Amino acid sequence: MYALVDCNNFYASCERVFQPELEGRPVIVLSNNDGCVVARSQEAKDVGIGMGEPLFKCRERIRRHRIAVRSSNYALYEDMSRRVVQTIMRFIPDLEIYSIDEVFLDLDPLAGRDLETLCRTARATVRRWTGIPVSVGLGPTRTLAKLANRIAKRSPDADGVCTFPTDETHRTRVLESVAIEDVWGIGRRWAKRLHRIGIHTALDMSRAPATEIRRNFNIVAMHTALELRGVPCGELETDPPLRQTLVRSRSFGSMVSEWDDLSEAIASHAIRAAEKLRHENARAGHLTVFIHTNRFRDELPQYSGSGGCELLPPTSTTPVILARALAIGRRLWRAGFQYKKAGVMLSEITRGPTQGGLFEQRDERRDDRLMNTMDRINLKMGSGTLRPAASSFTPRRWTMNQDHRSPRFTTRWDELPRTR
DNA sequence: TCTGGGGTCCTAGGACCC
DNA sequence: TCTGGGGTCCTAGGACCC
Repeated sequence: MYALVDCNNFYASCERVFQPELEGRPVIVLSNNDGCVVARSQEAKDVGIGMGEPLFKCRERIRRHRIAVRSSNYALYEDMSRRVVQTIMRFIPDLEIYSIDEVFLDLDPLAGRDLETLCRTARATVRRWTGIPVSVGLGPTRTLAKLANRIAKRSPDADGVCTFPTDETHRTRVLESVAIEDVWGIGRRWAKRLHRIGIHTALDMSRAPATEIRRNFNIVAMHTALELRGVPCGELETDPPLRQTLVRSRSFGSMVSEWDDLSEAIASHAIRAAEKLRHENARAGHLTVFIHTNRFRDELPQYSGSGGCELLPPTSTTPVILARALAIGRRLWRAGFQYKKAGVMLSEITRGPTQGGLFEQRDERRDDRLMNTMDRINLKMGSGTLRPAASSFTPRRWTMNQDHRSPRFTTRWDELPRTR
């Protein structure tokens, strides 16, 4: 038996925890650069604000419905997410962190207990300790736990927790009521193709012959079909595997043309990517840099380029990654274009002992000590206190717009919430 | 004027090996 | 007329997820 705990309207709920005046009001949270809507409170959904909608297309509705607008505040959301997980762990320790606002729980070690009651207790405790409302769905597979979670969210009788029904009639009725495009793992493209072969609901999918799904789609879709039938495919990942890629990229606040500006953006991404890599105690064996112009401005000349290099030996040393990233970026840059975005990707990520480079001259242990010292100073004195001068120290054209960010209530001493 | 960022997995096809 | 069998590795592209 699995459970899925999903935070309701997570980013909007985080904003409300420390700004209770937002309670009952429609709230939306924007993507980086204040471009699109990425989270909505229930009230905002009710007045028709769509997921992913560009901000400039909903200005009028924002004014009309007095919608509260916030820039994304990941320092806050990540910290709140961590608190939610810690709380759940007190009740159900075997869990997989699936995303910033979802965890899967393995309930088998708790067999014999009243699982739904346990989940209700966990849910109430999360609300009390963190202020975040969550919904819980229980089921024999992760796909069915996801479905049960949907019901937990929508049906008032469920009161936030729902177990996928076991009796045949009820089970059939539920599966029949779920459109195929609402099943976890079925996106728009596949839904279209499934409709064409007569599969319209979760029930249809659960009854389709697995071999046919395998032949027409792939093994992932077949697993979905089996899971809808109650056959689990795949285990929970309770200790997370090493990531494969680490990307840092941003659209610019406004477009830039000059290499001096572009290089600062690339530098800042390289620095932050290396920092994150060290935080995870890992090294990367490959580096990719990419830049591109504004794809929405088709009247402007378009260009995009990417290039990479091996990092041998694998490294997390900022000066190494930074110098390589800038060298690649300089080769990619062409005069006469207005760039909108740049990014850095680290891959071939490893942990533990690494194969050294035969001709490598650097003293890696010295590098590690230096990075360690820099990270400790930044942890103590604040992120970015000590950093390479290649990134800028003042806002520039390329730095992102964030006009509505709330204080980082839980991670900055100078932004702690105050009573009024 | 204004349009996000960060991930994973699978498959097909080509190059290459013995 | 008929042209082996069994592999690996890499890449690009296409899905999907939050």
